[in-house]
This record gives sequence, C-alpha cells and structure tokens, in this order.
Amino acid sequence: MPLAGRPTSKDVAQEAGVSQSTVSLVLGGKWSGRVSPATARSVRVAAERLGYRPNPAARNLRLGTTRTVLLMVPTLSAPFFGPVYTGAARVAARHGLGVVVSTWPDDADGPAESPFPAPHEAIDGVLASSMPAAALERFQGTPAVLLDSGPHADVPTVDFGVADGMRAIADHLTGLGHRRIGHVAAGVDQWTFRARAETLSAAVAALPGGALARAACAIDVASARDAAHRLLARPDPPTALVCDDDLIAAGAYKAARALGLDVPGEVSVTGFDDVLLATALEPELTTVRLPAEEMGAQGMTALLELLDGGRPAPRVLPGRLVVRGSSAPPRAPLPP
Amino acid sequence: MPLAGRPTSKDVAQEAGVSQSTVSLVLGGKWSGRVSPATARSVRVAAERLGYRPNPAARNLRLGTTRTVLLMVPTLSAPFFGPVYTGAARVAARHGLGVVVSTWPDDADGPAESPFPAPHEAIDGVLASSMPAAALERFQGTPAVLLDSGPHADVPTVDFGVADGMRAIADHLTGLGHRRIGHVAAGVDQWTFRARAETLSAAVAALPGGALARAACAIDVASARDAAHRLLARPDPPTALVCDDDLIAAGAYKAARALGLDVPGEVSVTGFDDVLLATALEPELTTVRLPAEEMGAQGMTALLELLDGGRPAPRVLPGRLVVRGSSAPPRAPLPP
DNA sequence: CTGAAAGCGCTTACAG
DNA sequence: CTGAAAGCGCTTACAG
Repeated sequence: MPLAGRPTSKDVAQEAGVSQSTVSLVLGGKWSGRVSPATARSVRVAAERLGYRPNPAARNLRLGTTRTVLLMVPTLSAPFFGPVYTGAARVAARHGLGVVVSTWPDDADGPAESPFPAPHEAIDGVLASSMPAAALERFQGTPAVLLDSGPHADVPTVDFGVADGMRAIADHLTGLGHRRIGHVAAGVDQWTFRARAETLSAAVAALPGGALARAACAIDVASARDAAHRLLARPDPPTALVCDDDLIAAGAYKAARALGLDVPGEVSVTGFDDVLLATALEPELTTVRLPAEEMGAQGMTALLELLDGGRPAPRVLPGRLVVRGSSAPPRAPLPP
Repeated sequence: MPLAGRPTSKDVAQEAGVSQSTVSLVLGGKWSGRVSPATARSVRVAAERLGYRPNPAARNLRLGTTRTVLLMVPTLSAPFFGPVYTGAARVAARHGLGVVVSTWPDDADGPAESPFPAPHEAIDGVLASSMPAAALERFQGTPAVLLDSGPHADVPTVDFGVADGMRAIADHLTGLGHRRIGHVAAGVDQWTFRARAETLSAAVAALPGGALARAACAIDVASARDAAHRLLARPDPPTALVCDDDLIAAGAYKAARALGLDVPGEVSVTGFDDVLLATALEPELTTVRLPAEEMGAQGMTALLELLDGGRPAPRVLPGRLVVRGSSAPPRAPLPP
C-alpha cells in the first residue's frame, strides 16, 4: 500500500489552517485574485513541510484525463525505437503531455483474457508501433494511432514508404549489375517485412535474368549470419545480399568474412533502417534511412488530432537510400 | 477529453438491469457465491455490448495503488536499457505489476519547478537508472531504487562492480605488456564513469612505467572517433585504448582505421558493457560484460521489498571480462 | 443473492 | 477573500 500515509490536501489544509479547497486553489496555481498572498504563502509552507504531493489518481479521475500517452513497442532492445520515442515525446511535451513506453506483454505470463486494462493503461491514448498483426483489440475504446504497422481501415496510421525504399535498394543493386540477389529476410510477422519481401520479389522478377533466393532469420546477428551463410554457400551464390535490417546486415558481414568473401568486392550487402550500427560497421553500410524520429513526431501529431475529435489522414514517410561502402559492382563472372 | 462519453459501470448496470455494485463484483471476478450465474452472465453481456472498460483512475484512487512501476532512464537510444527493462518487467509481471519507461524530462522544456508530479507519476514506485547526480529530488515521497547510480545513503541501490571490471581490463592489458594506455572517456556526469576513470587512473599509476592519457567524448561514434584520434595522434601514442563504452570503442576502431593502424596488431581496443555491437564489430571487441537484465531484475526485487516495508540492502553485480579479438600484445617498440 | 451507501483525494462551480 | 459541497468512477463493507 505505497500511497498509504501520504499526506493529502486535507492534511495540508489542517496544517495551514485553511480549507482544503484553498489548498487546491493555491497549489494548482489558480489562486491569484482569489486567495490572499499571505494565505497562499502559508499553504505553500505547510505543503513543503509535510512533503505533500497531490495524488495523481484523484486528479486524473476528477479531470477525466491523464495527459499521458503510451507508446507500445515490440521490444526496447531494438535501436529503432529510441528515436521514435524522442520524436513523440518532443511533440507531446509541447502540448503538456507525457509519454510512457511499454512493450507488448509476453502472452506467456498472466491471464491474457482479463477484461481489465493493464494498470499502465491509465492513459489518454496509445501510439502502437510495429504491431504484430493481431494485437489491436487491446485498445478498443482507447484512442490509438498505428505506427509502422501498415494501412488500416479504422485507425489512423503512420508508415514508412517501405516499398519505395526497397525498390531503391533493388534499383541501386541492379544498376550496379547484380542479377543474383539474396534476401536475408526477417522472419517476423509484421507488415513492414511482408512489404519488403513482396517488393523485392516483384523487382527481381521484373528483371531480365534476375534471380532471387531468400533465407529467413530472427533479427539478431547470429541468426542472420546463419541465414546469410546458407545463401552464400549455394552452388549459385548471390552477388548481393539484401538484408531486412541493419542488424541482419551485420550478420551478413560475418557470414561473408567466415567464407573469406570481401564486402563489397565479392559480395555486396545492404541494410534497412540506418541505425547507428550502420556506420559503425566496416565497410559502412549501404542502407535505407527510415526517419524514425519523424515517425514518432507525426504519430503524436495524429494522436493529438484524434484526441481533439479529428480524423487524421494516413501518413507515409519516405525512406531515403544512403549509399555507403558495402555495395559495388559484382565481380565479372569468370568464363565457364 | 478523451474519456468523456465512455460507458461506466453505471451504464452497464442500467443495461443489465442490476445495481452498479453487482457489475463491479462480477467484472472484478469476485462474484462467485455472491451473484447468481445468470445475473453474472447478463452483466458480462451488457459490458461487452457497451464496450465497457473500467476507468483505471477511479480504480487506482479507490485501491490506493496503480500496480505500475516507472523505469526512468537517461535515454532510450542506448542499447543498454532494453535488457534492464526486460529484467525489471519479468520480475514485475510475476507480482502482477506493469512497468512503464520514461526518460528524464528535457529540462529545456516546461517549468521544471512545478510542485506537481508529472502525469506519468501515477505510479507505485520508481526504478531510476543511471541518474545524473542531482535529479533525485523529483522522487521525494515516491518509493525509489537507484540503478547504476552509485551508492546512496537513504535509497536502496543496485550497481555494477565497475571498479573490478575496469581493473580487470587494466590487468588484462598490462598483462599483455601495454604500458602507455589511452582512456577514451565518456564525458558524462554519472557515477559509473567517474568510477571507471578513477579506477583506471589508479591502476595505471600503480604500474611501473605506466602512462595514462585521457580524452573525453560524448557517447556517440563520431565524438568517440575524434577523441580516439587525438590520443593516437600524440607524439607518444598509447598502444591500447580503453573505452568507457562499446559504442565509444566503435569510434576508436574508426580512428585507428583512419590512421592505418591495425586492431589489435598496432593498437588494442577495449569496450565496456558488452552490448550487441561488441560482436558485430570486426575484430570482435574485448569488453566487460555488465549484466543489464540482472540489474533490472534485482532492482525490481529491491523495489518490491521496499514497497513491502522492507529496507533492501545495496546490491553490487560483478562484471566479467570477455576477451575477444581486439586486444593483443603491443608490437615490440622499434629501437630508437 | 442483491443493492444502497461510503469514501478514495482531488477540482471547481457556488455561496457567502 | 474563503469555505462547504458536489462529483469524477470505482471497490467493498454492510444491510437486507
């Protein structure tokens, strides 16, 4: 019972010798012209002496709003979500709102079927990022904006121009002369990865002589390394590995090195996202920069609009191809 | 006014033709033996039909607890905090608590002096990680545990054995034969970095012929690269760079490469933390593994103890030296 | 088995 | 300038 024993505004009132409503007026900053300066001062002194802090639950109940927004993400370990939060928090702060982050509850634990909101759902709205296809029901009744989760009929969305980004990668590589492409694909059930796979498939299929091989992996270095290794060990290995994520590209680098293949001399590698890791790698990674912070900001803007009773239009944020040192023309094939 | 118009338990009661207290009993799962199954069913149906969700603010006020804990971190962009969250959330879930994350508010925005808690402080307790020296006052009155913030007289703490970890790095390098050490130091006002600097200084000072040069940087690749470059460009360059963070080590790699220096052949590099990046780099990074997830778990355990009225003892979690490919004996000095 | 009522701690008309 | 009172939406004794 952590709040038990905490002083309330009533205690402060008693200490200051005034009424509870006067305390509320003074500490709420609405006293000028309504309470004498001397009384206000004594209230402040009493509050300070008692270490009084208003009970947020009471205030939230009374006001009908918590001025807090929840950002839901699949994981906090992916570097992508830091900037999303930053962008959202920046816009929120400008409107006097706080942002709090949480991850999808592990369905392993606890009764998933509780009709009750999780406690941290004492919030005004939700920004749900990179949602697994299903999980939207949890928010019925809570204003929500979907980030990086694909188009949706009923809910406002902010997405990246993933297809354009993937096409830019494909164009870049085929422009360099690559024809045998390997796709090291994130085996994750999210819209963005489905869109990446479909776009790449279509782009390579449209290419005379194009051939696509695909290997799926988890979004971690070891799993990506193994998947890339499978592709590179084929009898007709790809000359370029298109990776669904910068982290996956790091795994591809490792696979190439293990096979004694130079990047980009013997195999080109591309990433997706342009997180910090992209420039920490050697060679620096050709990738598509996704404006994560902008996604957070636009998402929060849309949510504010929604909370205001508006119907925010879907937004799509273009990615941008960033060519660095990991892509080059394929080595001329040796005569058979 | 996002909550306006939402159905309340009163609406459900009316819809089901029962009293509000019966609704509360049924939906709260405390009805068996007190409400007839038929009534319970009709309440559930009515709640479903109206899309009723209990108001968490009312429930929190009534119960005096939110069953939510706030994890405060300096930034969400550092990969270190993902595992801290995971560990804390795991322990919390076991006790029916939720964890929510937030960053230190940018003091730039807003009136820092508000006597009111930020809205997201509708919580039972705080896990404050890697605090800037000052910021503790914000929690007066809220049960708090300090993570990675150094010892504290009044507040329970969980810390890493940073000094031991740094000594292990120093011993490893001096054991290899290094004498001229460069410290690429995080210029951040946090206990952990002060402890790292002091320990390294002492270790090198205790070493016959030991010499330490230090350059400070921000915790990002570019800033670290510049700092490392300054050290390596000295007339008597260090043969080993001790970096305060794995990310800083990535910058040191870049500086070495820019100067044509092989790692570890011509300069050894060590990191700290052992985040994912450490094994994505080439060569893989010698570093100290800090058990971040364990810190989150132990911190939450301590907080639960505190909420239970206990006085949890300070905890120190040992780091572990992980030797990989980035450290080697120094090249024998050429005769003068 | 069911309902009327108290009360959590605030904010804000309203009365004086 | 100040205070008494209503009410936000719950949970939980208590009475019947």
